[in-house]
Amino acid sequence: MAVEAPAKYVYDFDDDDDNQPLVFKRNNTSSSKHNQLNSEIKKASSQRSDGQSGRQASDVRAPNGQSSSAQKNNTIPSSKSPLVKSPILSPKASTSSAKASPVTNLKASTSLNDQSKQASKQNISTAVEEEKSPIKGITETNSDDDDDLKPLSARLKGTSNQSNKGASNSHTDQSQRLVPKIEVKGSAEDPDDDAPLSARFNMKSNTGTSSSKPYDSDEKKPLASKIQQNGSTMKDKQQKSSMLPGKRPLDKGNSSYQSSAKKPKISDTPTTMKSLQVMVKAEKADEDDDHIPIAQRMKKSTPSDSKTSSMKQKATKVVSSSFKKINKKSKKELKNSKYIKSTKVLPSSGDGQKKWSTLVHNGVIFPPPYKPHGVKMLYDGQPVDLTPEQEEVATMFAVMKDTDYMSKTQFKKNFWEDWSKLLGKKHTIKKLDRCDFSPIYEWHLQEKEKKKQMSSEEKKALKEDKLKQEEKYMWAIVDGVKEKVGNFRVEPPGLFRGRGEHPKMGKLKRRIRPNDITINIGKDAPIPECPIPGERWKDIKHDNTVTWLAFWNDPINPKEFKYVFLAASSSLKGQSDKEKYEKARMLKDYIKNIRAAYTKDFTTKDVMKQQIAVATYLIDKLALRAGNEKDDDEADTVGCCTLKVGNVECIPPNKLKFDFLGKDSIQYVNTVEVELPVYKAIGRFQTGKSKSDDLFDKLDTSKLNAHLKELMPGLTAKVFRTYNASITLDEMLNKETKDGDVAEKVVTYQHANKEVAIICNHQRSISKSHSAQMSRLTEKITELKGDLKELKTDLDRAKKGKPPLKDADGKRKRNLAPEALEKKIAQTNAKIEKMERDMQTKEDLKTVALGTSKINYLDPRITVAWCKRHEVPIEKIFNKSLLAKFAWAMDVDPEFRF
DNA sequence: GACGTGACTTGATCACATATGA
DNA sequence: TCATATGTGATCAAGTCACGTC
Repeated sequence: MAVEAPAKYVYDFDDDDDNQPLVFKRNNTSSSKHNQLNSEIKKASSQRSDGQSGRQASDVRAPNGQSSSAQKNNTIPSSKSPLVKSPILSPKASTSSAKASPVTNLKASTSLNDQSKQASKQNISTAVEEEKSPIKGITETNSDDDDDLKPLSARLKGTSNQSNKGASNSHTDQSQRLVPKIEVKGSAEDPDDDAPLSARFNMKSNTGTSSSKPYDSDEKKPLASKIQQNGSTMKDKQQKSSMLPGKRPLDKGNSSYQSSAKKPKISDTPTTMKSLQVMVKAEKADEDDDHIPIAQRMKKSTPSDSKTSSMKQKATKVVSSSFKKINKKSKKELKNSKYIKSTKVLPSSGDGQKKWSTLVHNGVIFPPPYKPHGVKMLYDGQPVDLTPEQEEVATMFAVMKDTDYMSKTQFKKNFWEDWSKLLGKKHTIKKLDRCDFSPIYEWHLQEKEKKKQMSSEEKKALKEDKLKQEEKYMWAIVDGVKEKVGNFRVEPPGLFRGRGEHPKMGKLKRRIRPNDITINIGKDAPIPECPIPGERWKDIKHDNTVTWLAFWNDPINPKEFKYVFLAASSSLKGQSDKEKYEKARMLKDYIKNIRAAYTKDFTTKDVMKQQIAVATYLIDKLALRAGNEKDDDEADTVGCCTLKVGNVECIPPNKLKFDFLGKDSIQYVNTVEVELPVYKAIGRFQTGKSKSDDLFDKLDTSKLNAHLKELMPGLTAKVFRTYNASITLDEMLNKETKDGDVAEKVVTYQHANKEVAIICNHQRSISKSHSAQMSRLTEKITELKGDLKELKTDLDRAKKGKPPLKDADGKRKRNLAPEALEKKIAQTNAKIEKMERDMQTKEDLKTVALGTSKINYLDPRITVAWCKRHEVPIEKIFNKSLLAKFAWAMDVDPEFRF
């Protein structure tokens, strides 16, 4: 290979661098354990009017046919199941597929729900009454008259500004961020006391382009709206360092089946789902009644497929009690059907509680071994020989040429430390800055191009081949139900891409091998065949109190783990999702008292109590994360409890400016007006400290969460984020949805979604082509406006009986009637309007990520119910995977409110 | 109570697929 | 038909929080 001068891709890295009890106390909160919480949640939810507490998705199916509900009563379906639509389909979709129109479905659903509505309402009031005064020591006051119960709404005014990520973002970018403004709502009465801060603030962008025009005029916006084992040399070392830490296995004495008689010979191990079925059946047959999956026992308590909708509703309501009623009939049913689909909600989810009874899966799939390409990199301009191991790591580095990591000294330092170990002391390569990886990078580009140039048939064949190889790893059978596995692929080796200024970025993430991996599987299930001949799993466990199928120690941080879990659409995940939202809904009943209590503590003499009060206030009002302590070998980011003095600036008379790096090193910049006692308290916490000192020096997340649990069972800091996000969506949708077509309603939804994303500070980097796209749109609009002008002239002339003027090229235009011209003008106007609206949306959302909140914070029942009420096809809001993830929420009552 | 471990959720980003428009 | 925009799923890093141990 020709030697090139190392002109461009050369590194200059030098490896030489080297008082009183808490007011909130409750009677019996000494142990607010999960069980207690679960029962509280169940109680609360059963008292609410969602019309589906504890309910599983009926026969609502995700379009991919993979949601667990879709598998109900099925034998194991093929992964290529036909798409089946949800019952709240778009009219378009339903006309092609079903007899009943979606409207019909909606209506039916509504009337059905209407029946239960009244009862539900009664239930709500009962629930509220029962839960109204959960906090001991807080006297119920007339909320409307008590300023304390309106900690912010009545007194705040401010501007906030959430800025862009990391130091890499320009100041300009920051100034262009959406900047919510928080304002006072003047009303003395505050019927929205349950609402989050945002519901009462007026958050506006301080940049003209950022605020969406259609909404700016609305002063009554809800909350948001206003605010290796890599070769033998490392083997021993790694085995030592990756020894399984003292886990809490259920069956300690039986941890390793690797050498036990139970381990089948490789040839005996089932490798297809078909064989999995057989094994599950065998497993089931051996079980006595107690071991029948509760999900299946539940199955028996709900009528079969032929049940009417109303029966489904009834079944829904008795789900929790049905957990207890295990009846023999279910066992019979179980035996009679191959794979009885569980109802959507699994029985237990508390820590240490049984999560499954039988679990069968095929383990994990490993990335293919490294194939050396033989392209020689250059050292001092000369090609150098590398072993395949050395070349592999060099290639990992070379392909990152175009990334920001290449400008980071830490990245290169860490890479060199690890790579030089692989090279050995006698290797020609002594310094990274004399290396030229260009040839490998060029090779990489060529490979990419080759791949791109493949015909669609070739691509398809490759895809099918991959699917064939992976098929058996994609599914697990949990309590007899086929469920999708999430991340069944073992992470390939690479260079660690820590975010922000992560001290370990660039370190080699070595290849994970079978003996790094611990498998968790049902006791009677066959142990998955190790896919690499001659190797074996590290350990086999049968722990049914956890949901992971496999784990290995993170090679970058060996004390941490990488888990293989079921996919988001699985029943287990759905169950915990639902519990999360129920907990957040429960907070709604407590929030008034919690706010009153922390407001009183702003001025208490006990500094720790003061700090707890102020921190809770910030978490509630600004949706800050809790902020756990971090080690030195992690990126230097903070949350509420770990805020430094220098992260908060007091701006008289009562504004606070927050500026810190949060999760993922995303910058949070926000100036907000706060209540005077909060402002003063922050000032006191800062006094006598340096900028790098902890603002809340008497506080950490465990103290804070322990305190929160005294206020509400199961309450932790993160519940506030879910609560604020969901209630904001609920209120905005309710207030802002107007009559109009579906497109307009979808815009309303997006707007609400955007406000939530702003509250949660969900950012995304501006797309590289953003400015080009904007200029293109501007050009088009200008062009259309020109056309419009011409059309108007032509219309004037046509009305006077004159022919149209010639066009820009001097050609004669068609002589059109005034009516035709008027029609054209209207069409052009509509086009311009649409383009301007698109442009506005694009600008508004250029740094806001909507997806995260939709996936993690917004109770899907709010969305589904809203879609039902306003006849918006759910597919307009949820994509295929969200439909599968939220299958449990699809049969919600249209009148559901968060 | 501090600390470490373990299990889970949350989150930004990237590559690829699909839609859209010239 | 091709180029570009947009949507989607996968990936894996980085959080939260419960619990065990000392």
